[in-house]
Amino acid sequence: MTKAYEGHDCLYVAVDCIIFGFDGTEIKALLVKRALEPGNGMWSLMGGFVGANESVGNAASRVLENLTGLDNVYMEQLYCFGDVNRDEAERVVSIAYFALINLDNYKEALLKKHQAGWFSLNQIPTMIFDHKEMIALSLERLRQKAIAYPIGFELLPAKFTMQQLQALYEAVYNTHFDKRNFTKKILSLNLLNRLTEKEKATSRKGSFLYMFDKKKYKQLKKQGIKLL
Amino acid sequence: MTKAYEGHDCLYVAVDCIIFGFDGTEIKALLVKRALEPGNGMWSLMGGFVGANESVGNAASRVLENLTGLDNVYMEQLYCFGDVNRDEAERVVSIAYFALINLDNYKEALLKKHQAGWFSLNQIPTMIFDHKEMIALSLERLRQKAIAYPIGFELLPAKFTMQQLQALYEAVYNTHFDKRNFTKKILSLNLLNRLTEKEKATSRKGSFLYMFDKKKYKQLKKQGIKLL
DNA sequence: ACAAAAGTGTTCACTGTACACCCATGT
DNA sequence: ACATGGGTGTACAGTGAACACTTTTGT
Repeated sequence: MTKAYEGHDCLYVAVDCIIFGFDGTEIKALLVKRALEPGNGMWSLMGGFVGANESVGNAASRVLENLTGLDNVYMEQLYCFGDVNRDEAERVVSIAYFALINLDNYKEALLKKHQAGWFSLNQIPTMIFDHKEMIALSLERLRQKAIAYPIGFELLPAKFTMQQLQALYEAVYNTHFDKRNFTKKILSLNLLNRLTEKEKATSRKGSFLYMFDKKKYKQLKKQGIKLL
Repeated sequence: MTKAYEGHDCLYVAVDCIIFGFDGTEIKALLVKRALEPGNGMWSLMGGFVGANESVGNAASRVLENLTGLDNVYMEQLYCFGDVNRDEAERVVSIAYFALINLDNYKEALLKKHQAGWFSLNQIPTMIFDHKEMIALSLERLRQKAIAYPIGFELLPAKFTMQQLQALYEAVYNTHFDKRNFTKKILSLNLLNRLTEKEKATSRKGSFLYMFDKKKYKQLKKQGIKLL
Protein backbone atom coordinates (compact mmCIF):
# COMPACT_ATOMS: atom_id res chain seq x y z
CA MET A 1 0.00 0.00 0.00
CA THR A 2 2.95 2.36 0.30
CA LYS A 3 3.82 2.08 -3.36
CA ALA A 4 0.35 2.75 -4.66
CA TYR A 5 1.45 5.53 -6.99
CA GLU A 6 4.80 4.20 -8.13
CA GLY A 7 5.78 5.40 -11.54
CA HIS A 8 4.44 8.89 -11.05
CA ASP A 9 6.81 11.80 -10.60
CA CYS A 10 7.41 13.35 -7.25
CA LEU A 11 8.28 17.02 -6.92
CA TYR A 12 9.78 19.37 -4.40
CA VAL A 13 7.02 21.32 -2.67
CA ALA A 14 7.84 24.61 -1.00
CA VAL A 15 5.99 27.34 0.85
CA ASP A 16 6.68 31.06 0.57
CA CYS A 17 5.30 33.62 2.98
CA ILE A 18 4.26 37.12 2.08
CA ILE A 19 4.33 38.97 5.38
CA PHE A 20 2.64 42.34 5.61
CA GLY A 21 2.96 44.88 8.37
CA PHE A 22 1.79 48.45 8.86
CA ASP A 23 4.10 51.14 10.19
CA GLY A 24 1.45 53.81 10.76
CA THR A 25 1.78 55.22 7.27
CA GLU A 26 2.54 52.44 4.84
CA ILE A 27 1.96 48.76 4.28
CA LYS A 28 5.29 47.00 4.20
CA ALA A 29 6.41 43.55 3.20
CA LEU A 30 9.05 41.54 5.00
CA LEU A 31 11.78 40.22 2.69
CA VAL A 32 14.91 38.21 3.38
CA LYS A 33 18.25 37.74 1.71
CA ARG A 34 18.27 34.27 0.29
CA ALA A 35 20.91 32.06 1.88
CA LEU A 36 21.23 29.28 -0.63
CA GLU A 37 21.95 28.72 -4.28
CA PRO A 38 20.66 29.54 -6.77
CA GLY A 39 20.23 33.24 -6.17
CA ASN A 40 22.22 33.36 -2.95
CA GLY A 41 22.16 36.90 -1.55
CA MET A 42 19.15 38.02 -3.59
CA TRP A 43 16.00 39.36 -2.04
CA SER A 44 13.39 36.70 -1.59
CA LEU A 45 10.29 35.81 0.34
CA MET A 46 10.80 33.72 3.43
CA GLY A 47 10.29 30.17 2.33
CA GLY A 48 11.14 26.56 2.90
CA PHE A 49 10.45 23.05 1.77
CA VAL A 50 7.46 21.04 2.87
CA GLY A 51 8.58 17.88 4.66
CA ALA A 52 7.06 14.50 3.97
CA ASN A 53 5.51 14.47 7.41
CA GLU A 54 4.13 17.94 7.81
CA SER A 55 1.09 19.50 6.23
CA VAL A 56 1.56 22.35 3.79
CA GLY A 57 -0.11 24.74 6.22
CA ASN A 58 2.13 23.66 9.07
CA ALA A 59 5.16 24.18 6.92
CA ALA A 60 4.05 27.75 6.29
CA SER A 61 3.57 28.39 10.01
CA ARG A 62 6.94 26.92 10.77
CA VAL A 63 8.65 29.12 8.21
CA LEU A 64 6.88 32.19 9.52
CA GLU A 65 7.70 31.50 13.14
CA ASN A 66 11.26 30.81 12.18
CA LEU A 67 11.59 34.32 10.82
CA THR A 68 9.48 36.38 13.17
CA GLY A 69 9.35 34.36 16.37
CA LEU A 70 5.57 34.68 16.26
CA ASP A 71 3.03 31.94 16.26
CA ASN A 72 -0.75 32.33 16.19
CA VAL A 73 -0.39 34.76 13.37
CA TYR A 74 -3.14 35.48 10.88
CA MET A 75 -2.20 33.56 7.78
CA GLU A 76 -4.05 32.24 4.79
CA GLN A 77 -3.17 30.32 1.70
CA LEU A 78 -2.79 32.55 -1.32
CA TYR A 79 -2.06 30.51 -4.41
CA CYS A 80 -0.04 27.61 -5.71
CA PHE A 81 2.66 28.59 -8.17
CA GLY A 82 3.44 25.61 -10.33
CA ASP A 83 5.22 26.57 -13.53
CA VAL A 84 7.84 24.09 -14.63
CA ASN A 85 10.74 26.50 -14.69
CA ARG A 86 9.78 28.95 -11.96
CA ASP A 87 12.81 27.83 -9.96
CA GLU A 88 15.93 27.92 -12.08
CA ALA A 89 17.60 25.00 -10.39
CA GLU A 90 14.99 22.29 -10.06
CA ARG A 91 11.30 21.66 -10.36
CA VAL A 92 9.69 23.17 -7.27
CA VAL A 93 6.00 23.80 -6.78
CA SER A 94 5.47 26.60 -4.30
CA ILE A 95 2.40 27.34 -2.25
CA ALA A 96 2.33 31.00 -1.27
CA TYR A 97 0.79 32.12 2.01
CA PHE A 98 0.09 35.59 3.14
CA ALA A 99 0.33 36.74 6.72
CA LEU A 100 -0.50 39.91 8.61
CA ILE A 101 1.53 40.85 11.64
CA ASN A 102 1.84 43.74 14.00
CA LEU A 103 5.08 45.43 13.10
CA ASP A 104 6.04 45.93 16.72
CA ASN A 105 5.73 42.33 17.80
CA TYR A 106 8.35 40.63 15.75
CA LYS A 107 11.69 39.72 17.17
CA GLU A 108 14.39 42.05 15.94
CA ALA A 109 17.13 39.53 16.57
CA LEU A 110 15.59 36.98 14.26
CA LEU A 111 15.27 39.50 11.49
CA LYS A 112 18.96 40.29 11.76
CA LYS A 113 19.85 36.64 11.71
CA HIS A 114 17.95 36.22 8.46
CA GLN A 115 19.07 39.55 7.04
CA ALA A 116 15.48 40.54 6.66
CA GLY A 117 14.02 43.96 5.98
CA TRP A 118 10.70 45.74 5.65
CA PHE A 119 9.99 47.21 2.22
CA SER A 120 7.34 49.66 1.11
CA LEU A 121 5.20 48.15 -1.59
CA ASN A 122 6.30 50.73 -4.12
CA GLN A 123 9.96 50.06 -3.37
CA ILE A 124 10.14 46.31 -3.69
CA PRO A 125 13.62 45.39 -4.97
CA THR A 126 14.36 42.87 -7.70
CA MET A 127 13.37 39.49 -6.37
CA ILE A 128 14.16 35.91 -7.07
CA PHE A 129 11.98 33.64 -9.24
CA ASP A 130 8.30 34.60 -9.27
CA HIS A 131 8.31 36.20 -5.84
CA LYS A 132 7.39 39.63 -7.10
CA GLU A 133 4.33 38.13 -8.72
CA MET A 134 3.45 36.56 -5.40
CA ILE A 135 3.60 39.93 -3.71
CA ALA A 136 1.45 41.53 -6.36
CA LEU A 137 -1.18 38.84 -5.98
CA SER A 138 -1.12 39.04 -2.21
CA LEU A 139 -1.72 42.78 -2.33
CA GLU A 140 -4.86 42.13 -4.36
CA ARG A 141 -5.91 39.57 -1.81
CA LEU A 142 -5.24 41.96 1.04
CA ARG A 143 -7.47 44.57 -0.57
CA GLN A 144 -10.19 42.07 -1.11
CA LYS A 145 -9.78 40.70 2.40
CA ALA A 146 -10.02 44.11 4.01
CA ILE A 147 -13.54 44.55 2.66
CA ALA A 148 -14.96 41.76 4.79
CA TYR A 149 -12.40 41.25 7.51
CA PRO A 150 -11.15 43.84 10.00
CA ILE A 151 -7.48 43.59 9.19
CA GLY A 152 -6.83 46.06 11.99
CA PHE A 153 -7.09 43.08 14.32
CA GLU A 154 -3.70 42.02 13.08
CA LEU A 155 -2.03 45.10 11.71
CA LEU A 156 -2.63 47.58 14.51
CA PRO A 157 -1.68 47.54 18.18
CA ALA A 158 -4.45 46.39 20.54
CA LYS A 159 -5.34 49.99 21.38
CA PHE A 160 -5.46 52.41 18.50
CA THR A 161 -6.96 55.71 17.48
CA MET A 162 -9.56 56.23 14.80
CA GLN A 163 -6.95 58.10 12.87
CA GLN A 164 -4.57 55.12 12.87
CA LEU A 165 -7.35 52.87 11.65
CA GLN A 166 -8.20 55.26 8.86
CA ALA A 167 -4.54 55.58 7.92
CA LEU A 168 -4.40 51.79 7.64
CA TYR A 169 -7.30 51.63 5.21
CA GLU A 170 -5.92 54.54 3.26
CA ALA A 171 -2.61 52.74 2.95
CA VAL A 172 -4.23 49.50 1.83
CA TYR A 173 -6.30 51.17 -0.87
CA ASN A 174 -3.85 53.92 -1.62
CA THR A 175 -6.54 56.56 -1.41
CA HIS A 176 -8.05 59.11 0.95
CA PHE A 177 -11.28 58.80 2.89
CA ASP A 178 -13.42 61.52 4.38
CA LYS A 179 -12.83 61.50 8.12
CA ARG A 180 -16.49 61.93 9.07
CA ASN A 181 -17.77 59.27 6.71
CA PHE A 182 -15.08 56.83 7.72
CA THR A 183 -15.74 57.24 11.43
CA LYS A 184 -19.46 57.00 10.91
CA LYS A 185 -19.29 53.78 8.93
CA ILE A 186 -16.83 52.03 11.18
CA LEU A 187 -18.66 52.94 14.36
CA SER A 188 -22.00 51.91 12.88
CA LEU A 189 -20.72 48.33 12.69
CA ASN A 190 -20.37 48.24 16.47
CA LEU A 191 -17.07 46.44 16.17
CA LEU A 192 -15.10 48.85 18.28
CA ASN A 193 -15.11 49.60 21.96
CA ARG A 194 -14.13 53.13 22.80
CA LEU A 195 -11.92 53.32 25.86
CA THR A 196 -12.04 56.15 28.36
CA GLU A 197 -8.31 56.37 27.91
CA LYS A 198 -6.89 58.89 25.45
CA GLU A 199 -3.83 59.00 23.28
CA LYS A 200 -2.14 62.32 24.04
CA ALA A 201 1.07 62.00 22.08
CA THR A 202 -0.05 63.38 18.74
CA SER A 203 -2.35 66.22 19.70
CA ARG A 204 -3.09 68.63 22.50
CA LYS A 205 -6.70 67.62 22.75
CA GLY A 206 -5.92 63.92 22.74
CA SER A 207 -7.81 61.29 20.80
CA PHE A 208 -9.85 58.37 22.04
CA LEU A 209 -8.39 54.90 21.92
CA TYR A 210 -10.42 51.99 20.59
CA MET A 211 -10.16 48.25 20.77
CA PHE A 212 -11.66 45.64 18.48
CA ASP A 213 -14.37 43.50 19.99
CA LYS A 214 -13.73 40.01 18.68
CA LYS A 215 -17.00 38.67 20.03
CA LYS A 216 -18.97 41.21 18.06
CA TYR A 217 -16.94 40.36 15.01
CA LYS A 218 -17.79 36.68 15.30
CA GLN A 219 -21.48 37.53 15.47
CA LEU A 220 -21.29 39.86 12.50
CA LYS A 221 -19.24 37.48 10.41
CA LYS A 222 -22.10 35.03 10.24
CA GLN A 223 -24.41 37.66 8.79
CA GLY A 224 -21.87 38.72 6.20
CA ILE A 225 -20.17 41.91 7.20
CA LYS A 226 -19.02 44.64 4.89
CA LEU A 227 -16.56 47.15 6.23
CA LEU A 228 -15.93 49.24 3.20
CA MET B 1 22.97 22.66 -10.37
CA THR B 2 20.41 19.89 -10.73
CA LYS B 3 20.94 18.68 -7.19
CA ALA B 4 20.56 22.07 -5.57
CA TYR B 5 17.97 20.88 -3.10
CA GLU B 6 19.19 17.39 -2.36
CA GLY B 7 18.20 16.19 1.06
CA HIS B 8 14.76 17.73 0.98
CA ASP B 9 11.69 15.56 0.59
CA CYS B 10 9.85 15.30 -2.65
CA LEU B 11 6.13 14.63 -2.75
CA TYR B 12 3.51 13.47 -5.17
CA VAL B 13 1.58 16.44 -6.51
CA ALA B 14 -1.88 15.91 -7.96
CA VAL B 15 -4.64 18.04 -9.42
CA ASP B 16 -8.35 17.51 -8.89
CA CYS B 17 -11.02 19.21 -10.97
CA ILE B 18 -14.39 20.33 -9.71
CA ILE B 19 -16.48 20.63 -12.85
CA PHE B 20 -19.77 22.51 -12.67
CA GLY B 21 -22.52 22.52 -15.23
CA PHE B 22 -26.06 23.91 -15.35
CA ASP B 23 -28.97 21.87 -16.64
CA GLY B 24 -31.52 24.67 -16.76
CA THR B 25 -32.67 24.12 -13.19
CA GLU B 26 -29.76 23.04 -11.07
CA ILE B 27 -26.02 23.37 -10.77
CA LYS B 28 -24.45 19.96 -11.10
CA ALA B 29 -21.00 18.59 -10.49
CA LEU B 30 -19.28 16.02 -12.64
CA LEU B 31 -17.92 13.05 -10.67
CA VAL B 32 -16.15 9.90 -11.75
CA LYS B 33 -15.72 6.41 -10.40
CA ARG B 34 -12.15 6.12 -9.29
CA ALA B 35 -10.24 3.52 -11.26
CA LEU B 36 -7.26 2.85 -9.01
CA GLU B 37 -6.47 1.80 -5.48
CA PRO B 38 -7.01 2.91 -2.84
CA GLY B 39 -10.73 3.55 -3.11
CA ASN B 40 -11.20 1.86 -6.44
CA GLY B 41 -14.82 2.22 -7.54
CA MET B 42 -15.65 5.06 -5.17
CA TRP B 43 -16.93 8.42 -6.37
CA SER B 44 -14.18 10.92 -6.83
CA LEU B 45 -13.26 14.13 -8.58
CA MET B 46 -11.45 13.77 -11.85
CA GLY B 47 -7.80 14.02 -11.01
CA GLY B 48 -4.31 13.07 -11.94
CA PHE B 49 -0.67 13.48 -11.05
CA VAL B 50 1.41 16.45 -12.08
CA GLY B 51 4.33 15.34 -14.18
CA ALA B 52 7.86 16.63 -13.66
CA ASN B 53 7.70 18.46 -16.97
CA GLU B 54 4.28 20.02 -16.98
CA SER B 55 3.01 22.98 -15.04
CA VAL B 56 0.34 22.45 -12.42
CA GLY B 57 -2.14 24.43 -14.50
CA ASN B 58 -1.42 22.40 -17.59
CA ALA B 59 -1.93 19.22 -15.66
CA ALA B 60 -5.37 20.44 -14.64
CA SER B 61 -6.27 21.28 -18.24
CA ARG B 62 -5.04 17.91 -19.39
CA VAL B 63 -7.14 16.10 -16.81
CA LEU B 64 -10.21 18.11 -17.71
CA GLU B 65 -9.83 17.57 -21.43
CA ASN B 66 -9.25 13.90 -20.81
CA LEU B 67 -12.66 13.63 -19.20
CA THR B 68 -14.78 16.02 -21.21
CA GLY B 69 -13.01 16.31 -24.54
CA LEU B 70 -13.12 20.09 -24.09
CA ASP B 71 -10.26 22.49 -24.12
CA ASN B 72 -10.42 26.26 -23.73
CA VAL B 73 -12.65 25.78 -20.75
CA TYR B 74 -13.03 28.34 -18.00
CA MET B 75 -10.93 27.06 -15.14
CA GLU B 76 -9.29 28.59 -12.14
CA GLN B 77 -7.19 27.37 -9.30
CA LEU B 78 -9.19 26.85 -6.15
CA TYR B 79 -6.96 25.76 -3.30
CA CYS B 80 -4.07 23.51 -2.41
CA PHE B 81 -5.01 20.67 -0.09
CA GLY B 82 -1.91 19.59 1.75
CA ASP B 83 -2.72 17.58 4.86
CA VAL B 84 -0.30 14.79 5.53
CA ASN B 85 -2.86 11.99 5.56
CA ARG B 86 -5.45 13.29 3.14
CA ASP B 87 -4.66 10.39 0.82
CA GLU B 88 -4.74 7.11 2.69
CA ALA B 89 -2.05 5.45 0.64
CA GLU B 90 0.74 7.95 0.30
CA ARG B 91 1.61 11.58 0.82
CA VAL B 92 -0.05 13.51 -1.99
CA VAL B 93 -0.51 17.24 -2.14
CA SER B 94 -3.47 18.10 -4.33
CA ILE B 95 -4.21 21.36 -6.06
CA ALA B 96 -7.92 21.68 -6.73
CA TYR B 97 -9.21 23.54 -9.79
CA PHE B 98 -12.72 24.50 -10.55
CA ALA B 99 -14.15 24.61 -14.03
CA LEU B 100 -17.41 25.76 -15.60
CA ILE B 101 -18.69 24.05 -18.70
CA ASN B 102 -21.76 24.05 -20.83
CA LEU B 103 -23.56 20.84 -20.05
CA ASP B 104 -24.38 20.21 -23.69
CA ASN B 105 -20.87 20.42 -25.03
CA TYR B 106 -19.16 17.54 -23.32
CA LYS B 107 -18.55 14.29 -25.10
CA GLU B 108 -20.92 11.61 -23.87
CA ALA B 109 -18.61 8.84 -24.94
CA LEU B 110 -15.80 10.07 -22.74
CA LEU B 111 -18.08 10.25 -19.74
CA LYS B 112 -19.08 6.65 -20.23
CA LYS B 113 -15.49 5.60 -20.55
CA HIS B 114 -14.71 7.21 -17.21
CA GLN B 115 -17.97 6.12 -15.61
CA ALA B 116 -18.76 9.71 -14.87
CA GLY B 117 -22.03 11.27 -13.82
CA TRP B 118 -23.60 14.63 -13.07
CA PHE B 119 -24.77 15.13 -9.49
CA SER B 120 -26.98 17.79 -7.97
CA LEU B 121 -25.13 19.63 -5.24
CA ASN B 122 -27.57 18.44 -2.61
CA GLN B 123 -27.14 14.83 -3.70
CA ILE B 124 -23.41 14.43 -3.70
CA PRO B 125 -22.57 10.83 -2.78
CA THR B 126 -19.89 9.76 -0.32
CA MET B 127 -16.58 10.69 -1.84
CA ILE B 128 -12.99 9.67 -1.51
CA PHE B 129 -10.46 11.55 0.63
CA ASP B 130 -11.22 15.25 1.05
CA HIS B 131 -13.06 15.60 -2.24
CA LYS B 132 -16.33 16.58 -0.64
CA GLU B 133 -14.55 19.42 1.10
CA MET B 134 -13.19 20.48 -2.27
CA ILE B 135 -16.68 20.64 -3.68
CA ALA B 136 -17.98 22.65 -0.74
CA LEU B 137 -15.18 25.16 -1.14
CA SER B 138 -15.68 25.42 -4.88
CA LEU B 139 -19.34 26.20 -4.40
CA GLU B 140 -18.39 29.11 -2.19
CA ARG B 141 -15.96 30.25 -4.86
CA LEU B 142 -18.61 29.93 -7.54
CA ARG B 143 -20.96 32.15 -5.56
CA GLN B 144 -18.28 34.71 -5.01
CA LYS B 145 -17.20 34.50 -8.63
CA ALA B 146 -20.71 35.05 -9.93
CA ILE B 147 -20.86 38.47 -8.28
CA ALA B 148 -18.16 39.92 -10.48
CA TYR B 149 -17.99 37.59 -13.44
CA PRO B 150 -20.83 36.68 -15.81
CA ILE B 151 -20.72 32.93 -15.32
CA GLY B 152 -23.43 32.66 -17.95
CA PHE B 153 -20.62 32.97 -20.50
CA GLU B 154 -19.66 29.43 -19.61
CA LEU B 155 -22.72 27.81 -18.14
CA LEU B 156 -25.36 28.77 -20.69
CA PRO B 157 -25.64 28.15 -24.42
CA ALA B 158 -24.54 31.03 -26.63
CA LYS B 159 -28.13 32.17 -27.11
CA PHE B 160 -30.33 32.17 -24.05
CA THR B 161 -33.44 33.76 -22.64
CA MET B 162 -33.60 36.15 -19.71
CA GLN B 163 -35.45 33.47 -17.85
CA GLN B 164 -32.64 30.96 -18.29
CA LEU B 165 -30.15 33.49 -17.04
CA GLN B 166 -32.26 34.23 -14.00
CA ALA B 167 -32.72 30.51 -13.33
CA LEU B 168 -28.94 30.15 -13.37
CA TYR B 169 -28.43 32.83 -10.74
CA GLU B 170 -31.25 31.44 -8.67
CA ALA B 171 -29.62 28.02 -8.79
CA VAL B 172 -26.22 29.37 -7.80
CA TYR B 173 -27.56 31.29 -4.82
CA ASN B 174 -30.39 28.92 -4.06
CA THR B 175 -32.87 31.75 -3.83
CA HIS B 176 -35.49 33.60 -5.83
CA PHE B 177 -35.16 36.95 -7.53
CA ASP B 178 -37.86 39.34 -8.63
CA LYS B 179 -38.15 39.09 -12.40
CA ARG B 180 -38.47 42.83 -12.98
CA ASN B 181 -35.56 43.76 -10.75
CA PHE B 182 -33.36 41.05 -12.18
CA THR B 183 -34.00 42.05 -15.78
CA LYS B 184 -33.53 45.70 -14.99
CA LYS B 185 -30.19 45.20 -13.30
CA ILE B 186 -28.74 42.85 -15.88
CA LEU B 187 -29.79 44.99 -18.81
CA SER B 188 -28.46 48.15 -17.14
CA LEU B 189 -24.96 46.67 -17.36
CA ASN B 190 -25.18 46.63 -21.15
CA LEU B 191 -23.54 43.24 -21.26
CA LEU B 192 -26.21 41.57 -23.33
CA ASN B 193 -27.23 41.94 -26.92
CA ARG B 194 -30.87 41.20 -27.57
CA LEU B 195 -31.42 39.28 -30.77
CA THR B 196 -34.41 39.75 -33.01
CA GLU B 197 -34.81 36.01 -32.84
CA LYS B 198 -37.23 34.55 -30.31
CA GLU B 199 -37.37 31.32 -28.40
CA LYS B 200 -40.83 29.88 -29.02
CA ALA B 201 -40.57 26.50 -27.34
CA THR B 202 -41.57 27.43 -23.82
CA SER B 203 -44.36 29.94 -24.35
CA ARG B 204 -46.94 31.06 -26.87
CA LYS B 205 -45.77 34.59 -26.87
CA GLY B 206 -42.13 33.63 -27.26
CA SER B 207 -39.21 35.22 -25.41
CA PHE B 208 -36.27 37.17 -26.73
CA LEU B 209 -32.90 35.53 -26.99
CA TYR B 210 -29.79 37.28 -25.75
CA MET B 211 -26.08 36.84 -26.26
CA PHE B 212 -23.24 38.01 -24.05
CA ASP B 213 -21.07 40.72 -25.52
CA LYS B 214 -17.53 39.79 -24.54
CA LYS B 215 -16.12 43.09 -25.71
CA LYS B 216 -18.39 45.02 -23.42
CA TYR B 217 -17.41 42.71 -20.60
CA LYS B 218 -13.74 43.40 -21.12
CA GLN B 219 -14.39 47.12 -20.92
CA LEU B 220 -16.49 46.82 -17.80
CA LYS B 221 -14.09 44.47 -16.08
CA LYS B 222 -11.47 47.18 -15.87
CA GLN B 223 -13.82 49.49 -14.04
CA GLY B 224 -14.85 46.81 -11.58
CA ILE B 225 -18.18 45.33 -12.46
CA LYS B 226 -20.80 44.10 -10.04
CA LEU B 227 -23.54 41.90 -11.39
CA LEU B 228 -25.44 41.13 -8.27
C1' DA C 1 -62.13 33.08 -25.18
C1' DC C 2 -58.76 31.62 -22.52
C1' DA C 3 -54.52 29.83 -20.76
C1' DA C 4 -49.60 30.50 -20.20
C1' DA C 5 -45.51 32.80 -20.08
C1' DA C 6 -43.31 37.43 -21.37
C1' DG C 7 -42.56 42.01 -20.71
C1' DT C 8 -42.50 46.31 -18.30
C1' DG C 9 -42.36 51.26 -14.14
C1' DT C 10 -43.02 53.41 -9.85
C1' DT C 11 -42.44 54.14 -5.06
C1' DC C 12 -39.83 53.95 -0.95
C1' DA C 13 -36.11 53.04 2.21
C1' DC C 14 -31.46 52.93 2.69
C1' DT C 15 -26.73 53.64 1.80
C1' DG C 16 -22.84 56.24 0.14
C1' DT C 17 -20.91 60.74 -0.37
C1' DA C 18 -19.96 65.48 -0.22
C1' DC C 19 -19.08 69.02 2.73
C1' DA C 20 -17.33 72.84 7.33
C1' DC C 21 -17.29 74.21 11.83
C1' DC C 22 -16.58 74.03 16.86
C1' DC C 23 -13.86 71.68 20.70
C1' DA C 24 -10.19 70.81 23.95
C1' DT C 25 -5.79 71.57 25.34
C1' DG C 26 -0.66 72.69 25.65
C1' DT C 27 2.24 76.32 24.88
C1' DA D 1 -4.50 83.96 22.55
C1' DC D 2 -3.52 80.86 19.40
C1' DA D 3 -2.14 76.79 17.04
C1' DT D 4 -2.97 71.90 16.47
C1' DG D 5 -5.36 67.90 15.66
C1' DG D 6 -10.03 65.78 17.32
C1' DG D 7 -14.67 65.24 16.94
C1' DT D 8 -19.24 65.69 14.96
C1' DG D 9 -24.32 66.32 11.50
C1' DT D 10 -26.95 67.36 7.39
C1' DA D 11 -28.50 67.31 2.67
C1' DC D 12 -28.56 64.96 -1.67
C1' DA D 13 -28.09 61.41 -5.05
C1' DG D 14 -27.91 56.71 -6.31
C1' DT D 15 -28.93 52.00 -5.47
C1' DG D 16 -31.58 47.99 -3.95
C1' DA D 17 -36.16 46.04 -3.01
C1' DA D 18 -41.07 45.60 -3.07
C1' DC D 19 -44.87 45.28 -5.84
C1' DA D 20 -49.19 43.91 -10.37
C1' DC D 21 -50.96 44.44 -14.64
C1' DT D 22 -50.94 44.23 -19.79
C1' DT D 23 -49.28 41.76 -24.01
C1' DT D 24 -48.92 38.06 -27.19
C1' DT D 25 -50.36 34.05 -29.35
C1' DG D 26 -51.45 28.95 -29.81
C1' DT D 27 -55.18 26.19 -28.87
